[in-house]
Amino acid sequence: MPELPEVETIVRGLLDYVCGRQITALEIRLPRIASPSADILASVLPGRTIVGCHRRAKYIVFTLDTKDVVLVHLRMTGRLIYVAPLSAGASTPELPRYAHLSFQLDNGAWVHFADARTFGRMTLVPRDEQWDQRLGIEPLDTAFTALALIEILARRRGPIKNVLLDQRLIAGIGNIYACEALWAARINPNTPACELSRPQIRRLHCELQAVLSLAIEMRGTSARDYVDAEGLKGGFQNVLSVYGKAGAPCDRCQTLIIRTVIAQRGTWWCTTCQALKVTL
DNA sequence: CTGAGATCCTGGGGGC
DNA sequence: TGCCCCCAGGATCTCA
Repeated sequence: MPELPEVETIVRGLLDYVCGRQITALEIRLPRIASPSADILASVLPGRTIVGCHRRAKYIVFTLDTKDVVLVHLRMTGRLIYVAPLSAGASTPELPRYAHLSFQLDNGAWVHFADARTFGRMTLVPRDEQWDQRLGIEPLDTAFTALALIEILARRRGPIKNVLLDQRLIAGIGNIYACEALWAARINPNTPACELSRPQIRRLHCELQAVLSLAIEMRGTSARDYVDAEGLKGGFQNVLSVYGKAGAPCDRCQTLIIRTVIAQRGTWWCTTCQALKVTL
């Protein structure tokens, strides 16, 4: 599932290929993945030049020459697939599976938006529209300090796991990195957020940034479907401590990792290292 | 405001 | 081998 590190990896891989390129063609095969509508995308995108590409939360953000913005959210199984221009005489490659929307660049390259489960969306946002107002702070931004996290968690009575997944509070963390950071910080995922001690919150802040930074360095986690824009898998699945590891011994204490459901999500954790009520 | 639950989707894995 | 069932889960909406 593409979370912050996976989206960041995709953007870094795509940046040099798309920036400065004009969109010469657009093919929409599954209209409902286009927002606000396939017709609007089809009338605006062709002829536009992509002048920027960056990440915000789990969104890939393309900026057009008109200052309009195209957002891509991959949800669970979405992929952006870059296909380089054909060399002379080469035969046209097959369309990638589940390529519901594709656009061509002025050098002949294609970018395909493929998604088996069709939860992903491509959205056109008019210039100057504050589309990210509802999104919380970026966890790797310098503004995200331990003090900022303390303020975010104060008065939140729900489980810390839920708070970490709430994009309106902190943007970009998904199930994998929430589980991993909580294990690294030795915090029980059920702990009411407002009951965490200052030292626990400082640890969580530190481990969130460490886990996300390392995951970016390792080009993301390919737990199931994720690959980057060039089809390469990430490396972080090889160093996961708890996510998806029910029954495996904890790296720290050998207690068997368990899986429970919190916030309607599978949650993996160590009942010894992450015992409730332990405050340090 | 906060929190909880339903909803959207379908490939793939497990069980028989 | 084949079929059925259920799981994976991010954002958004509704409701208490």
